[in-house]
Formats: sequence, structure tokens, C-alpha cells
Amino acid sequence: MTATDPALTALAQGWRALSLLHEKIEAHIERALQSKHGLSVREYSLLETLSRQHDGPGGHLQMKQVADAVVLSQSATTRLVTRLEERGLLTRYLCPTDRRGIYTDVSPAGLALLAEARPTNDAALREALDQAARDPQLAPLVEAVESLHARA
Amino acid sequence: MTATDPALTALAQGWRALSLLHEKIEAHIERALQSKHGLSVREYSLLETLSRQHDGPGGHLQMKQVADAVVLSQSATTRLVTRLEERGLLTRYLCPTDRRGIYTDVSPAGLALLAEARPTNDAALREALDQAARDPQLAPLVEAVESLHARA
DNA sequence: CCCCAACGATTGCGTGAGCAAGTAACAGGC
DNA sequence: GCCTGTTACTTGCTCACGCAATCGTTGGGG
Repeated sequence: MTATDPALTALAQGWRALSLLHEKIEAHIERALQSKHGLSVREYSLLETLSRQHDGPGGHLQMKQVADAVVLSQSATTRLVTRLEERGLLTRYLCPTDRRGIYTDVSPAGLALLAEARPTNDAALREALDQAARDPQLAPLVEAVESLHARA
Repeated sequence: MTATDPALTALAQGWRALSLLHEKIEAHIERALQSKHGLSVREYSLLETLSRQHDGPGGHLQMKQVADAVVLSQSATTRLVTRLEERGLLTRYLCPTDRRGIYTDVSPAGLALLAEARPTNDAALREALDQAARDPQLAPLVEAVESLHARA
């Protein structure tokens, strides 16, 4: 039986709760974004990330940075970017100083679609959180997520 | 520009942080479990869930309940259970009172592997959390996850 | 008793993901 | 100026997932 260490077990419960909450929210948002805008959560997430960089200095990210930001493998990132590029939602162009690097930037169409999808995303998120808050095992985490913005 | 509503944006940031934290932890544990025990996170998660039911009354779960517990589609659950059954880690048997339902139960071999993999899982989790705590954007969430067990 | 709507589980099909191997471009030693 | 090692990205392969259609089972009318 190895009488599992209580501290570790408790930590595992926390991880389990986090995992459950994440998957529930993701599933909920996925359905909403997919049905209304033909976007997956990852695709939306990528557009969102790139658009935030857009406000800043360069307005572009290298594939590697993208992969890190969305926590995907390089190969998956390549294909994700390719898909969105084929839909005209973003553009790819070589980095002038290092021709190995490839920058990606959101296109106007991408920004438009993002603006259109953002309310859907936010509403679905709000909904999923409210729904999760009714589960006593998830409630504390929901609270934590919501209180994150208070410190902004 | 649609001057995004600050409250919603903040919520989205919270969701983004949750998502990042989840994926980092999952990736970390996945590598550890996969290399040392040939188990995916989902497979481990399923064994863990079933074993916890094992302590309780019936010691078994219907496919539907399993699917709900691990947040998977019914089809994915069927295949996940099939894979683990083929490895001899769990057993399937018909529910005697309703032959539509199928119960799943962890086998002794499954329990053994679980006992073997648990330390790996816990260590990787601990590691991933410590690593994430160094990211200021993730730190508050990490704290929340860790404090969950304090209320047990 | 038979029929039919509902339910649980499985299967066919298409898609996205990671790993490993491959290619192109930089950086340093000699 | 090559040759070697490293970096950034892409491609081949395999596999797990979700959706939709299907099969077997159950339960409630008629």
C-alpha cells in the first residue's frame, strides 16, 4: 500500500483540480469558438498572443518564441502557423538579420477575426468559470483565477 | 480597436495563466512518466481515479463516469480503457443489472504500476511547480494550487 | 406482446499533436 | 576560406482525440 505521503497526495489533488478545471474551460470555449468562428482554442490563443506583441515594439515573433508562448512543439507550431497563414490570418516573413529565423505577424483579417471572436471567448470563459464555481472541489481555484486580475 | 473591456481582459489573463501553468506541468510530468513507466498523463490519471474509487464502495466505474472524471469524449474513453486493458492494467466487465453499462476496475498489476509511478509523478509535479513559481505571472496560481491542500 | 424513443458503448473517419530525421543558415577554429 | 558544431525551421511517421453514425439494451406506451 505504501501509505501515500499525505503532503504529496494533497498536492496531487491540487494538480488534479487544476487539470479538471482547465479541461472543462477549454472544452467549453472550444465548442463556442469552433461553432461561431471556425477557430480552435489554440488558434485563437495564437492570434491573441501575436496581437498583444503587436501593440509592443516589433509586432512580430519568431517561431521558437511562439512555440514557447503557446507551449507547443516546434513541429506543431510550424503547422499551426501554416494553417493560419493559409487562411490569411497572419503573415510569415524572414528575419533580415538572421535568415534562419522567421517572423510571424497578425494580418488585418486576423485582427478582424480576433475582434469578432473575443466576445465569444470571453463570454464562454465567464460561463465556464461560473459553472465550475458550483463544483466545491473547483471553487477555490476559480476564485484564485478571478482574483488574479485584482492585483493588476 | 474596440478598447477591450478591462474586466474581461483581466479574466482572460487569468485563464491564460491557468492554461500556461497547466500545459507546463503536464508536459513535465508527461516526460517523466513516459520515460520511466511508459505511461501517459491520461493513463496515469485514469489509474489514479479508478484506484481512488477502489478504496470506496463498489470499486468500479462505468465508462460514462470515467469519461466525465477525466473530461474525455466517450469514444476516447473507450479506447483509453481498451489500451490499458490490453496491457493488463485494468479489467472490464458487464454491469449485471444493466447490460448496457460496463464497469472498469484496476487490476493488481495496475495497482502495482501505479504504486511504482506515483513517486515519479509526485516528484515531477513538485519540480514543475517550483519551476513555475519562478515565473511572476504564474506564481500566484502556483500558490493557490499549493494552498488547496491546506484546507483539507 | 410489440414498438419505439432513449441510453451506453463502440467504430469509421478526419485532424492535430509529438518525436525523430532532415535541411538551411549562422558562428567559431584553423 | 573550409569544416565542424549549433540553431531555427520543416517534413515523415505514428498515434490519440472528437464528431457522427451504428449496434445492442432498456423501459414505457399502445
